[in-house]
Amino acid sequence: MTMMMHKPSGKGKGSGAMALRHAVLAALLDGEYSGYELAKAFDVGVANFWHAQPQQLYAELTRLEKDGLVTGRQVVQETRPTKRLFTVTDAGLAELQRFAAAAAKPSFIRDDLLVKVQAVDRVDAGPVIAQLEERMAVAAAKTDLFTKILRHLRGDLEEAEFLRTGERIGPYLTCLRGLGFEREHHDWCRSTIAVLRAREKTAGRD
Amino acid sequence: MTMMMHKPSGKGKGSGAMALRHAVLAALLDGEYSGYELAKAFDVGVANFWHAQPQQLYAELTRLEKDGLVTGRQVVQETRPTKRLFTVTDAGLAELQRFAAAAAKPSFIRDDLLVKVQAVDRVDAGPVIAQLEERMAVAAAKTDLFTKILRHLRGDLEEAEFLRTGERIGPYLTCLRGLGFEREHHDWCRSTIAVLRAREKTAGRD
DNA sequence: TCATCATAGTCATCAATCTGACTACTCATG
DNA sequence: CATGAGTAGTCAGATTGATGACTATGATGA
Repeated sequence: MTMMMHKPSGKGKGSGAMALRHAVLAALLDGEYSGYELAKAFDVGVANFWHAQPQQLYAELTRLEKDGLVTGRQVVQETRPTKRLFTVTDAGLAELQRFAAAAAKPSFIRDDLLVKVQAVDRVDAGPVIAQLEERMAVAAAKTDLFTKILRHLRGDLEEAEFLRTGERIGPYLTCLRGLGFEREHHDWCRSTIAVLRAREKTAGRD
Repeated sequence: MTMMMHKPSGKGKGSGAMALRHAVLAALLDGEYSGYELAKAFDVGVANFWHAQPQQLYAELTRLEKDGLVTGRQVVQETRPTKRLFTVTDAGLAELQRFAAAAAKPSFIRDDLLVKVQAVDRVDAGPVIAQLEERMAVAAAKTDLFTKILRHLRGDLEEAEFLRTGERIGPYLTCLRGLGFEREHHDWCRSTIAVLRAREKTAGRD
């Protein structure tokens, strides 16, 4: 029976998930960016919800322009190399709208360091503790950075007031998520280090 | 000059990151699992730090066995299909040790839903709110699940006591991270929904 | 002056992950 | 006795993401 055999997956490649694509579109809502500038944005604010290498961004911007979702505008500079600034088009906004309305796949942590902690009873705890400390420092730095970004985004207003009346709160809300994540991460690192340290001292005994 | 040209990247494929591989090894430390059982474990406990489809696990287990990092043991069952149970070998443990000592790459959130929230000022907020609600419910369910898993892992002991003297605390520590993550995620969803709802009511006014 | 950094970007390729479609057997349910 | 759910696993392929190597130029600094 089996009504169909070797049907070559009629899904098409223009409609599916295409992860980076929407992250770039969303980041580009804040203004005109060149690939280079966008790469830097992806290292600070946007990093709360996505991360990508510059090369990926350049490639994605090219594809987005080809599909008419962004437009590029050449800017010749005297002292620096010529750059191309990109803006989201109406089609791009429509695509983003479509994406926002579609079901999101569940999120999950995916972290090398957690894999190491999972195995910490059976491998040397020393290096794991060292990496937890490094991670804790990074998380502390990010917490500071996000706090500053939030302050900058809301300007003079108090948070509650800004969230009620601000014009662009999307970046603020995602940054809040980033802040919460880093704080939680930092706390977990601290208490995990404490646990592992305490056990190292009593190793051999018992 | 440029000392070297088109050198074909002497990195080799046996030594690099190979992400899934170590997650599987770490998960397999808890005992013998078949691919099928491991797939279920990856949907509950292990999901705190990694996620994978069953097909990926089968493929990875095959590779791991080929590389001598796990051994498979065929178990013929009367009533069910024959399965293969896998255990980590000494070489596997050594590999895990090597991995645990190597530098971890920084972790980051990568979440469709955050992309949507980033764009929420420019697209219809309705569907985004609906997805935040769904996500909040999932997070609440996971919080419950992790709380139960933690209780089960520590048995009769209190947490502090278990963390001091327990034999296998790796899974407990990663589960704590998962719990913190889900709680934080849940809270963020709740307050984000509240902000967006309040703004929807006053939309048009002002 | 020579080296390095910052800007701005391209190309090619590899590795990792995800998806859909299969096989095969048993058990319970209607 | 057909239907569907659960157990156990395989195969092929497409999509996504990450990496290394490269080209240019102007400014900064030892």
